[in-house]
Amino acid sequence: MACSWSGISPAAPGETIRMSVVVWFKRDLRLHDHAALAAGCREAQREGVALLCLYVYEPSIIHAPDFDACHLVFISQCLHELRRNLNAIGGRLLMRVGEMPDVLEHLGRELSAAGLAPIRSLHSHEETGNDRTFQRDRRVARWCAAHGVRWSEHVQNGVVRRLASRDGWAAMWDERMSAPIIDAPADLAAVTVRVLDDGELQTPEAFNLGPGKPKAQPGGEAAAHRVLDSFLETRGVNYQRDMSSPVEGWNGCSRLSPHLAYGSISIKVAHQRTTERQREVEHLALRGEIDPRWKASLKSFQARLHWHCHFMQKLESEPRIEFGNVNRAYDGLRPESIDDPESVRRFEAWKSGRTGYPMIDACMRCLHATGWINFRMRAMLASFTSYQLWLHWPEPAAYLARQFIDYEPGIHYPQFQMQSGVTGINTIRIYSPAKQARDQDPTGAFIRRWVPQLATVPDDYLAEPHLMPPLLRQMHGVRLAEPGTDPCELEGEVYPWPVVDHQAAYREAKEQVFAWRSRASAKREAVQVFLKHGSRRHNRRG
DNA sequence: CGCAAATTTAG
DNA sequence: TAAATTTGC
Repeated sequence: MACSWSGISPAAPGETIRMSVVVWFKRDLRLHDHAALAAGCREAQREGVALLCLYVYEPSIIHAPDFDACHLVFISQCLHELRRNLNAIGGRLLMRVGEMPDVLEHLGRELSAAGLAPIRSLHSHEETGNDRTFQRDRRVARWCAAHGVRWSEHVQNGVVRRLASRDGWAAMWDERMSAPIIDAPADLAAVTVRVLDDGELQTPEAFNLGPGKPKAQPGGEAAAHRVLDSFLETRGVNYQRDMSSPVEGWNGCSRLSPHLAYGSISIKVAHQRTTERQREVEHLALRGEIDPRWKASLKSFQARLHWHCHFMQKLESEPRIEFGNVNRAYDGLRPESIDDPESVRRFEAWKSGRTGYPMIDACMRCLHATGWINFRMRAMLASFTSYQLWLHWPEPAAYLARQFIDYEPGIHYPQFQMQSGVTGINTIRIYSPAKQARDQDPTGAFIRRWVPQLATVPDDYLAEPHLMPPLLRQMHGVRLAEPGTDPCELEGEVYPWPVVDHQAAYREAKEQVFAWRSRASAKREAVQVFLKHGSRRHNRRG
């Protein structure tokens, strides 16, 4: 097969048009186990046409309220490596900036200017994104229909399109996860076009986004495999215990989440590699040659890979979860928008890590710097803004989406709603920040690291420094703000007074939520919510 | 009926 | 959120 494509010209009358195949990378920034790429390669080789690998930086998605510079940095790191890996096998990666339909339109012109044939098909993965990507996909579908381009969307995880019922979903997940791993393409030289412009990797500045995070986890397919390997070989031994702790979790959690979110590794590969390791562990355990904690830890990790798709399925099946309560009977429980001065004061304090609750503030400041915190602490942050601060979830959820480097829309919104008690099918959990501090950070290492204003507070008072008698504060050089001071007006060394009183807010929130929960409409609606989204793995109802 | 407003839906 | 569909006058 010819390596140069300059010989292919637009079809003469009566001749079949030989057109190009586009593989559109979205949240699947890898070469291994990539169904869309494999299908695109197969088609290009079979038909003897060009293969174009494409990534598009889309301003309308980048400027959405849930998007942050840290996401863009991670994406560009993945693309940097993807481009290198494609180059190594004779392929290339085209990068463009613009709205997808415009880019396709322009790409068509680029192809024709180079004397090449137009686009005949588009391959991508099935995406469960936010509303912006959903609407974008609809526009792309319309564009494809209007231009006679066939768009194939390929399955890449356990999320099922047009799912009729949750019954049997778990079995479908198992089946998908045990499908064969798809090899990375070996040689793309024969189907690669060289005349088009590569385009460039983008930085946050190009979109006026401000800098990424100083201690962000790095992206890329190699990094993803290193992280998985080290977790399965060594780091994961205490997973079951470490995952609750913001300190131990840093190393003891898998840290695969941003890679799963941007697809620098597939969940199927993660699952199958874990299964292999489980077999190995079983084997070694017979001879007493392995730490017995591995067994439960790996099982626990597998369960979380399952839950990953379980939550994404909720948003896939009911996209309005991004905007409104899953259980409509809870509409009006909290004020719809954060506009009164007291709510604004609370929201600002929470966002900036200045609530006066050390564990909340340490977690938020850790997120500001790293983009990661363990699951339990995320639940605590969502619970605190919902119950103690009594703020409706959408704006806080968008804020945390920007702080999480591993932001996955399908997990984020259902989780956040669950933590704010508006699903009706889950137990109400109101975390006490002081109890979490004492349980999860008994030495105070985490709080002292992220809240230096409290570095000199004695252990006994670290969870609730406002309880320190003034004399003791003076002795230890701890500067606390006076009650009622706006936390956002404080100088750097002064730690805020609690923005709300935990006990009073806790009592009030609990009373409110249970009052709404006992309403007949909430119960009736909850049954429907369970039928649509509830897990069928345990305690099947009815 | 025709139209606008309100409500529901959708990968 | 935007588009499609139903409701209300």
